[in-house]
Amino acid sequence: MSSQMSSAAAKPRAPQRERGRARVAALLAAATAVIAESGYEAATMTEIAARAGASIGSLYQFFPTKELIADALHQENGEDLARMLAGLGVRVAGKPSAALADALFDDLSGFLNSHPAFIALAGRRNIDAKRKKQMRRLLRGQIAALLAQADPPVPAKRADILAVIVLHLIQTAVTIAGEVDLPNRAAVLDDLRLMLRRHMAAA
Amino acid sequence: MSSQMSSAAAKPRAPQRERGRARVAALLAAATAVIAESGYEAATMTEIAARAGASIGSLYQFFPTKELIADALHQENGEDLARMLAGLGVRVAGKPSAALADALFDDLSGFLNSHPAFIALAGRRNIDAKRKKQMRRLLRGQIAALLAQADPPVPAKRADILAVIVLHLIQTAVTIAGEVDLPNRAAVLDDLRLMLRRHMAAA
Amino acid sequence: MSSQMSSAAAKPRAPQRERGRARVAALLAAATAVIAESGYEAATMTEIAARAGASIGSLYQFFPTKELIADALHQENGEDLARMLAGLGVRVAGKPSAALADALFDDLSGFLNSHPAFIALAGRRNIDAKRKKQMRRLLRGQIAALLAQADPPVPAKRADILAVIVLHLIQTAVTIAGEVDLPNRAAVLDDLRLMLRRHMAAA
Amino acid sequence: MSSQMSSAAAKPRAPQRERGRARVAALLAAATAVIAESGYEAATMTEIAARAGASIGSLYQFFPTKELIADALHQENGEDLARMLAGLGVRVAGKPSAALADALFDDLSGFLNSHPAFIALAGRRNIDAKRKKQMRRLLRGQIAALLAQADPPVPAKRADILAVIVLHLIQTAVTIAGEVDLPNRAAVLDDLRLMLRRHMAAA
DNA sequence: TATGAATGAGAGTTCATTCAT
DNA sequence: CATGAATGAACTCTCATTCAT
Repeated sequence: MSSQMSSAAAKPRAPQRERGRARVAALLAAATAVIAESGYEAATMTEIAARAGASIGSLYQFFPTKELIADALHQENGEDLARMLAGLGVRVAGKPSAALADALFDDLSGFLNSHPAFIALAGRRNIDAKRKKQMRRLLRGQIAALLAQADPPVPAKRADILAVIVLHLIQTAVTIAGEVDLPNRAAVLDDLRLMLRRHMAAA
Repeated sequence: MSSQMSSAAAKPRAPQRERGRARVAALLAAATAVIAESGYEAATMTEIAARAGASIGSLYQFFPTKELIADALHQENGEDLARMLAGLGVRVAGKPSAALADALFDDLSGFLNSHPAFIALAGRRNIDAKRKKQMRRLLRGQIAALLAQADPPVPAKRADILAVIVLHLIQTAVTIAGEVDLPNRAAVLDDLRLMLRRHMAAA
Repeated sequence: MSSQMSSAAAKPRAPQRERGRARVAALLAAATAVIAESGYEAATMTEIAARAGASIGSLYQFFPTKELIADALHQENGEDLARMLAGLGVRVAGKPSAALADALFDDLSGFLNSHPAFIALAGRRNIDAKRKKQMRRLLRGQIAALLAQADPPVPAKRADILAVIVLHLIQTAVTIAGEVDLPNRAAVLDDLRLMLRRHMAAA
Repeated sequence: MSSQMSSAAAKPRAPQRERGRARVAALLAAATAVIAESGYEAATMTEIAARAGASIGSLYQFFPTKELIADALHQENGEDLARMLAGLGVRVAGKPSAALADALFDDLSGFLNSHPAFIALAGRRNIDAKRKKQMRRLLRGQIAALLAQADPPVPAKRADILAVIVLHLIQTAVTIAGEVDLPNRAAVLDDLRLMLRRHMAAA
């Protein structure tokens, strides 16, 4: 035998002791680094284990599949993001849309920078569609909720639309931020933020 | 012999007979399809050859490396795009920025739809950085030139910035267009176009 | 991922368990047999693995390249040879050159017979030149040292020259020994040994 | 290629045969070069054809197999060698063995230098054993004949033995001549020749 | 006959995954 | 649980040889 096909219901085994939890953390951190550097496809289980100071067998004890590591990372990142957005909601509730736009732009950019594997994971083909869809819906919902609390509040329908745009625009911003050979990178990023603010502030 | 050599300088062999030219075209078409479906990494040479109705040896006769077929495709797509932008330039010269924005949005979207491997290729890691940089610079230049011919003309500095944004925004649009599970997809796309037009029309 | 990288610096992975050590030994033995039979180029990794009763993956776990297995074998053989010459040095120190010539002739022939891949490996093109040079220098040094201890001692300069000749002559002898169709093989080998003894005994 | 138009109406077929012979010569020359550089195994038919300025199809028209090219080259080289030895026989007949030894050493060395693929071909595994055996027997016979004509003549039995030794020794000499990293190469070669002369001159 | 395209078996190598200790 | 060895399908690439024009 070999290869894929790992019988349907595999799940990452929950670590039961303190040491296990630390190991899982180390493995996820290593996976983040490797995937950020090389992308999901090029990342190898061996490299991840090595980077975490674990053996390949140990890695498979916690994540029986490469998929599962990606899923776990994606999930974890998604939760961090949701938490971040919740905090942001508290801070900007009742402020005008323009201020909200700026805050979203900054905080989302910061998030993506501190979670460097997120884009690779979110954009990955073959990803478990259901989970992905669910997370996207959740995030869009949170952002739309933020918009609904702005002053003046954005109507629900428009908020839904803007949420999608915000999400993609921030991703674009991070991509651009990574393009080292762009001479006017900073100016472009400023303009991008301006575009978003303008659009969100418009009736 | 055996193995490799990383001889850096390999080039696609140009076909010299009619039959060869047809083969190369079929191979490029197959590569486009496969890469569009699975991405560069997951695309296999075997699949490309099979899809083109060619043997693996035939594929390697013209494209001695997987890299090279990607490069050739990227190059070809880039040239198509440049041609398309040139044509667009003729049509929209002297029109206001808003009209230009719409035209760019439509034509670029159309282009990406008819060249479904372009995004995968342009975003590919490990791509020959020099060639990529060159192509991007060229495209940005063409779009900036379009903006400079608008009425009123966009100043050079701002045109350079907007060119980058346009390019990324259209890519975003195509991505969104592909997200089948988005309920309000059409509305989002309309809003995206509106955002661009608004931003480009602004002083 | 895929493909190669020519990362120049790969090394054989050292086994850490008893089982691994046994595997490596079996693999080296199999490689010796296959290379002796077919030469380095014609020897295939698949055949080596099969002959060792291992899977191809197992072979690559310890020897990530075909080169590396050849290098390891060459190295191991070289060490055996050095050990053998050291032992011979103890036995023949102080004896006349003629006796030394005979001893060298016999022992080196015996060594090559018991290390049937050595000639194929030593003569291989593309071999890591540095390592090869080093080993040759070492062996020449050892033989020259033997000659310097003969009675009467061979002067250093002449010893260096003779060392080279001895090495090549023994290789010739083994080649001749392998030429089954030579009717007077035994007589030729005797004459070869005589030639060497005569030459070494000459002032 | 290109036209040329040289075919005089008188002998339409002559230029074609002429051309064919030239092509064969070019192909063999190219094969010599490639095999000398890379050895028989690593030499590729494509490279040989290219080096000869011919197409791969043309190469196969004259040499339907890689084997056959090697055989033809081997054969041709063997004939050159036989011719050379015949000429040498005329020059040295009646001279003492020592002089003969020197002449053999020099001329054979010269021959191998001017036929750089000969050693690779003669030492090749899998070679057509029959033809090889035949050629060796022939060469040994010629050398033995030379020895029989020396003054004093070498007895037949000893001549047969010496012939084998001479052949191998010269091969060794050429090998040593190619070892660029040997500091005392020249001295070694002189000593090798001295050894042969001494041995041949001995009763 | 010359040319260049076509073919495919087979080689080296990778890597997710499983097993035994 | 940890560790490291074992496995083999799949991949990229090569090259002698054959085919079609």
